[in-house]
Amino acid sequence: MLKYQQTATEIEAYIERHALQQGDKLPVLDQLIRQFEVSKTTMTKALELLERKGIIFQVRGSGIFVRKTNRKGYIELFSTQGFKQNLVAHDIQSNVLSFELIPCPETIAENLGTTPGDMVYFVKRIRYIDGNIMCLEESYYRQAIVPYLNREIVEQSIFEYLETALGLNIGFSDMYMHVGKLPETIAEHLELEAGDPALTVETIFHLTNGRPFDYSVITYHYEHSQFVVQANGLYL
Amino acid sequence: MLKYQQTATEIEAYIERHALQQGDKLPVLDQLIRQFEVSKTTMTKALELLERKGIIFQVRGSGIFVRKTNRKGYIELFSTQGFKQNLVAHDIQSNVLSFELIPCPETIAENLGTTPGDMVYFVKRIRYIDGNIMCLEESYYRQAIVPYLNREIVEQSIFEYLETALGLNIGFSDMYMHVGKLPETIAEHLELEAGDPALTVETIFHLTNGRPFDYSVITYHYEHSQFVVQANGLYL
DNA sequence: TATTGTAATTGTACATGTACAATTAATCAA
DNA sequence: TTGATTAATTGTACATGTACAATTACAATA
Repeated sequence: MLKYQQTATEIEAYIERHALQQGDKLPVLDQLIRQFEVSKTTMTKALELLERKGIIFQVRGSGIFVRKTNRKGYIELFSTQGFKQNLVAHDIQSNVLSFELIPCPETIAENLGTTPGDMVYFVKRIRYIDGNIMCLEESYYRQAIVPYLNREIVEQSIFEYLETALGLNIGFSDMYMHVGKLPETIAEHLELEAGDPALTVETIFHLTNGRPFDYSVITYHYEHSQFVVQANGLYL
Repeated sequence: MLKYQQTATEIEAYIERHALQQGDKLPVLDQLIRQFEVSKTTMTKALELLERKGIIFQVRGSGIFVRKTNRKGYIELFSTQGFKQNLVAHDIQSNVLSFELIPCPETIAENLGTTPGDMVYFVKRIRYIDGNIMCLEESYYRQAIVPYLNREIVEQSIFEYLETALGLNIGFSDMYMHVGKLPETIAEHLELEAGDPALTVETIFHLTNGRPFDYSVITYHYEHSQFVVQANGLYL
């Protein structure tokens, strides 16, 4: 683990240990540098990381403060590593409906930047959050990048396996979201009625080297899913 | 404008000028440094900024590459500065339904971190994208921070006014999203039926100094809005 | 009391330099 | 030709140091 990541983790622990709340002030930069025995660059990068994660915010001339969202039970949508919940870890379970190795359909191939017919693992599963149906997920993994998957892995966390066992470096993702009415075929999986509202999120996941390896379509159960996003301003 | 921001802008222009496409390689770091005549730190920060904006991605040992989303017509949800579209600017219009200065309701006060009764500007407007109804927006601005607003400003871009005319520094925001069925009262504004699906996004906007100044609830028209998010991985 | 000016505090921008890790290309061995 | 090894390329981590801008606190002034 990199030093600035390690430092960030330690600062998180510090915040937790001292039970700091929204708006509370951390020690000043110089003090943090001395306290955690790192260089200014490293501390600055650690703080920047925490800022991007929505843990703190920095105010020039004033100090470094704790930033916390006060609402519970919201899912963090944009942590590239699957589902990560707001502080409290929820219980995530999966029910695998389909698992097969197939030639890539044309529309999927476009999104994965490959040719139709290239072999892909297709995974279809229902995901539960604290015992409730959260979403239906349909994913396609390029076998050229993910050489092996099995039903056992797919029942657990796929991304965990990709990172830990296969050593893949997951980089960035493009997500496309829209809201619509549930078709009958999907509604029955979510135990909802056709025509009920639903959020659909298509995501194309890339490795750090830019190669797309996973295309997934997730349809969320509107009663059992709500999301929080902590955004940081970008200049124009 | 800061040097690294300026540099980032120039690199964007470079990409545009050379019509670089998804996956195309930029000059190597050293070359960029010489070409744009900045230090390594500045160039690194500029590139990091472009990476966060989803314009490029960097691969150690390999190079710097252009990252582009290929789908058009999607709204970028998370550019703190109101609505910014994917490359092509859309035509955004507003129809102001209400505009008044009122004592802050209790539930709003909680979100704005103020006391009930504190004066706030309440703005309710329909927003159109390319002539279609995009959403209904209800916003509350703390008068303590936004001393003056008028109907004319509210018909245009409020954030533009806050930044340019008032010189406010908009920092970060917390967004809460959920999907549900439209109630009759909102449906009629969007020219939809009660029970139709809708995405609702509550956002609390903060200044760079951490003070919340705007609480807004936006309900999107499900047929005229779809979103793109370019996410970058965060470590665990 | 209110306001203005000023100095201390504190984080950010930026430069320079060293070391290193991941990738890619070239080389060599089988 | 294939596979392993090596070397060159290229971006990232990290250290140190200077200058500066935004904030805050406090003193001076009206």
